Amino acid sequence: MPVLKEMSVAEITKLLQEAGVSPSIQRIKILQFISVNEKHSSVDKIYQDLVSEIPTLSKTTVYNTLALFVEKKIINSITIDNTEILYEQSQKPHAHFQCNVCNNVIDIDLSSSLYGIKKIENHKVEKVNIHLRGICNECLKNGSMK
Amino acid sequence: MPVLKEMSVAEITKLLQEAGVSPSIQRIKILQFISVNEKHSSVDKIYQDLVSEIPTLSKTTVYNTLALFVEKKIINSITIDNTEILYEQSQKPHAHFQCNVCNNVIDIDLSSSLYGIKKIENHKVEKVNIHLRGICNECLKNGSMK
DNA sequence: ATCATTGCAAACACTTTGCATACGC
DNA sequence: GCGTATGCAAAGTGTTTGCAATGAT
Repeated sequence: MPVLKEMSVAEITKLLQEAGVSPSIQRIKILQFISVNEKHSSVDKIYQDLVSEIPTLSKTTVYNTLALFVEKKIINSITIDNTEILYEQSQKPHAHFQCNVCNNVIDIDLSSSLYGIKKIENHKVEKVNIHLRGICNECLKNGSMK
Repeated sequence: MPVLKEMSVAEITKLLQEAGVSPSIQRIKILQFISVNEKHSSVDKIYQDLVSEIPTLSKTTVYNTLALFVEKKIINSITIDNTEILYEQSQKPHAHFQCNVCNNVIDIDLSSSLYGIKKIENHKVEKVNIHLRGICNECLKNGSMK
């Protein structure tokens, strides 16, 4: 799991090949953008930045490439609240556990040092969001692995 | 911050009035659904459940009502990964801090008990997602409060 | 009569799909 | 030449907006 930090084209090419991904110019540039320019990259940022260099680039390719990279474990997707879909009652902060099999969301009580935290590394914390994924108790018992 | 647990229509009505929200039948039913039927409710679940009872109900009203409830702090919105927008390099798990002012996402290193956790309350943990929101260091200094 | 609430229809933003074209060994 | 990669256009999904109809006081 190499850390991508201002890697050269040669290094990125090698990394892609080792992951079993053929190193097209689109793939190299997209991975380079993520590793060098932006630690947190959106599809649109990547597209807007690279389309001047590769005028025929399409967003479809960006989507395809990112999905491929996630599948090959070259990058992770992270969840930041974009459009909000789920709602719950006001209650004390807690973690949400979502099962990969049944998709149910289960509240998890935690007494982590995160809770009630007001300040971290000089940033003012207003909301803590913790989201766990995995396989829930019930589904483990049923042996219904995805 | 009352906990809504199988509240009666009368209790919900009172709660809405205390929050300065006039208690229409739509609002009562939506809040009742969240409090009684579903701890984690999506717009669609709410709509599908209530449209049989209130045939003229529209999704717009569900959206409007939920936004109003969040604004009035009657409910919280929670973030579960829906469509993935941001991507980052593979690296050790960490928390993400997103600033309410500049929207930048900043990595937060934490040595919480959550990290490296493999099992919690008998659920198998495959992915830990922690998302903090607030105002970042830089924006606090600039005094550019939203 | 007035003001708030509702809800249809259209617009929107983001993502995925279908398929034809282009590329690389 | 054949299999893979790319990318346009269209469709799909979830949410928001504009505005007219309805409801309450």
